[in-house]
Amino acid sequence: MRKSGTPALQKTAPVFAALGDPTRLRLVAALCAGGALSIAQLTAGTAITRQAVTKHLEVLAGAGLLHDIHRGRERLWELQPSRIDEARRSLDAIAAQWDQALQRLKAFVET
Amino acid sequence: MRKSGTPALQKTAPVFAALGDPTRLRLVAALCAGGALSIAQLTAGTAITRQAVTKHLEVLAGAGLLHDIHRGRERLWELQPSRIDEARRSLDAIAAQWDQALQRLKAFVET
DNA sequence: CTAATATGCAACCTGTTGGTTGCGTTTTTG
DNA sequence: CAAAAACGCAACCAACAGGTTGCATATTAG
Repeated sequence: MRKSGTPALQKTAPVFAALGDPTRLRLVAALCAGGALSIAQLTAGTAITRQAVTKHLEVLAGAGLLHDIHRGRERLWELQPSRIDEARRSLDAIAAQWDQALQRLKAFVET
Repeated sequence: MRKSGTPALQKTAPVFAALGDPTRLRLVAALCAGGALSIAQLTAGTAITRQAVTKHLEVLAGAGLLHDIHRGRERLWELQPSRIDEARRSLDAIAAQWDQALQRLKAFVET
């Protein structure tokens, strides 16, 4: 007997917001493929400034999707496993809710 | 043999952006549970204006997540099944990518 | 030590967002 | 028909987002 129906779903908004930008999505993709990369490396291909990239990285970190590691004069960024797994579950939860709605809609239409 | 690696992933940014707002997430949740609702109904609980709600609904519609139906003097909104399913698959794709990254990270750590 | 790397910090700028108010229009309801 | 309900449209606003430039700082390579 699900009490609330739409419980902690609200907390996922920041994660979606963080992923809701093409540049940020590219950074995430790069980190998925590249492991831990420095700001300079992540800036390499892009047409934007290093400072802009830094801002994006901090937005992603703010949503708990990344974390940084200082090594020498460079600052490496990598995916935050635990948080990512958590975000994934949120996405699944939403998808499940959507599936329910979908079924109801289809059942309604096909009647 | 996935040719690009991060292909149409970029196209999902608008969807994430649309979901990246608490108010919008609430609207989606309400429509998941309530089927087709009018603007007035969707505005009911919220502290914001009807016009504000309308804007949010149009943002969601712009991302292809909703669509509207005019009935009499009211305008009903409901989830867009096909698009939602599509969005779900995008989310799964990202999650899969993340899982890969996760495994690599874990394998690296546990060595 | 000195030059080159890799960043950090802060000010600044412009376009977008989330919201509002005010008023006109279309349907219903009595 | 007149009042009420449910909207649409447009102007306007403050705050925020995405980016940039300029300059200072910390590491590393020669």
